[in-house]
Amino acid sequence: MNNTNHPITIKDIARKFKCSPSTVSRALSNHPLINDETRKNIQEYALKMGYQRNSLSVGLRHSKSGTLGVIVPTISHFHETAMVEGMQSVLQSRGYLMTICVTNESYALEKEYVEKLLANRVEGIFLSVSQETYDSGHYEHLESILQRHIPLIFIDREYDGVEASSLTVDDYLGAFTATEHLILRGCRRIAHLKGPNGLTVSERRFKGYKDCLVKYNIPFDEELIGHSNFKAESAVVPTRRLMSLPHPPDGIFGVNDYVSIAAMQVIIDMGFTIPGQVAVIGFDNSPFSAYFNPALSTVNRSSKLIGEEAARLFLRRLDSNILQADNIVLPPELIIRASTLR
Amino acid sequence: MNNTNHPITIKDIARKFKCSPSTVSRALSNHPLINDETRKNIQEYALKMGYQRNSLSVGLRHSKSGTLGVIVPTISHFHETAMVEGMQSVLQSRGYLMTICVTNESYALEKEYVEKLLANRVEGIFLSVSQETYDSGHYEHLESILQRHIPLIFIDREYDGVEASSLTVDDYLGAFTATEHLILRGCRRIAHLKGPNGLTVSERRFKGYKDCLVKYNIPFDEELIGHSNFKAESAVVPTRRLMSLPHPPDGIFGVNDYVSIAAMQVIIDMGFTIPGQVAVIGFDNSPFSAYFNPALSTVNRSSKLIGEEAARLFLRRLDSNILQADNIVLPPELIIRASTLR
DNA sequence: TCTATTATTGCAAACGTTTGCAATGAGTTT
DNA sequence: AAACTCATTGCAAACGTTTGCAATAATAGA
Repeated sequence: MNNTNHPITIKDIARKFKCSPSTVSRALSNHPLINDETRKNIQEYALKMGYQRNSLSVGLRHSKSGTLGVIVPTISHFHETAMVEGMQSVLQSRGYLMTICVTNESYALEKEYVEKLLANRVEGIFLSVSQETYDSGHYEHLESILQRHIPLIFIDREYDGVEASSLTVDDYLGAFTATEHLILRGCRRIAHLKGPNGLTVSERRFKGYKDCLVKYNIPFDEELIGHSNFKAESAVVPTRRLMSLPHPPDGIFGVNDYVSIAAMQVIIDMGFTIPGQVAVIGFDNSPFSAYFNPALSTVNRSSKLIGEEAARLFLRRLDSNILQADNIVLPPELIIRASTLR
Repeated sequence: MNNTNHPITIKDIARKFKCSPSTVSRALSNHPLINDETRKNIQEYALKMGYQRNSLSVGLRHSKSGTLGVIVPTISHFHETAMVEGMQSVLQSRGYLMTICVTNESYALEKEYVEKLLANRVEGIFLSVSQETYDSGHYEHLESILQRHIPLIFIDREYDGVEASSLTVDDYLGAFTATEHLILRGCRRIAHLKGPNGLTVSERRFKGYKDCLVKYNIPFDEELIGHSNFKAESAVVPTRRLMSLPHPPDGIFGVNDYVSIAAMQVIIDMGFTIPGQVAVIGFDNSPFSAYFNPALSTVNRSSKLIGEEAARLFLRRLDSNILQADNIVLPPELIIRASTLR
């Protein structure tokens, strides 16, 4: 081990062995045209001195960095972290590092991060498009990724105008199924705690909910829609309003599990029974959802699997050099627990 | 915009303006000794062509990468993600990217990631030491970080033998306070759902619990210790056992919120009342804990704040060039909710 | 007109690695 | 002994940028 702050380089080793850097480079990368003994000596010495090849240099040479970029609106929820864990579990063995960027739904930040990742010569980008980007209609920053022939993979949220691979879960179907489940359990007055207006995820689930009502000839009632921002707290007031209606709902579909548990708490506090008087179903199958009282029915979108599959999509893209976009939609899975068992 | 896959370089611009790369470089970095008009022309052109300086190249030149490394055992829990978000929120404005590595408590992976991050010339490393590393007693990989004069900041879990800054929450105190709270609420037979044996976090909380019992002259009873792996599911069987004892506990301190909610579910299912017959308190103040039924008392360790403070520690370290380690211990905060209100 | 000053630019090396090609030397063949 | 093959190594350029120093040109001063 050297104990300067300057890491040992290939040149240092070359000097030591009175050979050229090329030889050292080849010895270290097991080039066949190198003398076995030379190779052995060099490798041993390199190991002893704690040699580490400089990735920046290698990256510069090859215009590659061994790094992948992940851009997501947030990582504070179970869903995103599970996705990231899924990706890591697949990509770790291939030696990739992952750079994670949180946009907070901001277009400006998303653009900035894309540029920075490109400047860093990442070898692929996993992107969950921010809401502001949808709203702004801008996608030049995404095109510039494709122009450089860097694999772009949409996770969770895609951008229709852009020809890239994507891996999503069918939100619409999930919402439809959840609503249908409530109906089949006898609910006739079904409320929905919706996500932020305009956000694609919210709207898709909202549509799934509405279309399902139509299918079963249940009139849609604007009064039964509550507005949340995905956080538990934001569901409290809307739920209280819903349950204070002259005809309170007998079923509630929450846009995610956080919103749904907050709703359950309010409902119970107000003296209603779950699922007796009101059935509640959420979305995400968060790890806490099974331990509520009553346990929360929900829709599983196998977050970790999305991450794993996205990673595999990327690897396949690399190996086969296929440029054609691959759009995979995973089916959601209904998880039935006590909160709807009636 | 050029539409080749080869990004435009400083040389391309130089060719276009029939000047040297040096001039372009200086123009783009607002060097004072450059003609105003030249600068303007070059900057405009660069912008128009979507020029992006190659970070690898710059990094190579300066042996810096504009990237920070974060190594954590897992990111699947609220605590870790909130920390990461905290860091991002502080570091984003300074232009740093963050590379995140998940070790799964493996020493081998931790070592590998450290090496890779060093090879990538990260400018700082935030590390939450893996359990295997503690057990193995190895810390050469950590020393090699310091040797290179790269700021190393322990988050959440530090390693005593290594002279580096750290930012932790006082687990012992948190556990002590939680236990004390139960005692003050009249609990006399207090069980503890412990984390994995040998894991520092588990043992510290365990010790806080035990020492508190001693202080209040409550005999420690091995029988009242249940074993979990931090996950909700793992608490089910131990809790069932506890509540089936001839003298079941009248208070339970769970090593984290997941474990505690699972315990609550079991307790309620078995027909006990919370907090009437059993009071329950958790640890972490996870976002779902407030919405349980009853709402879970817990210990807040302001995860996001840890991340923010860790980031600021890093920045201070950079600005002042102080090498002396800075060990900050944040106080935990008792959050009292319905599950212990009796 | 000649020198001194200033403003602007270019040269070239450096960061650490990789790699096509040429060069070396030893051994083999005829 | 000459020509050849083969194994091993070195040379040098390249990746894209930065920067100390030298060079140039233009301007001012004497």
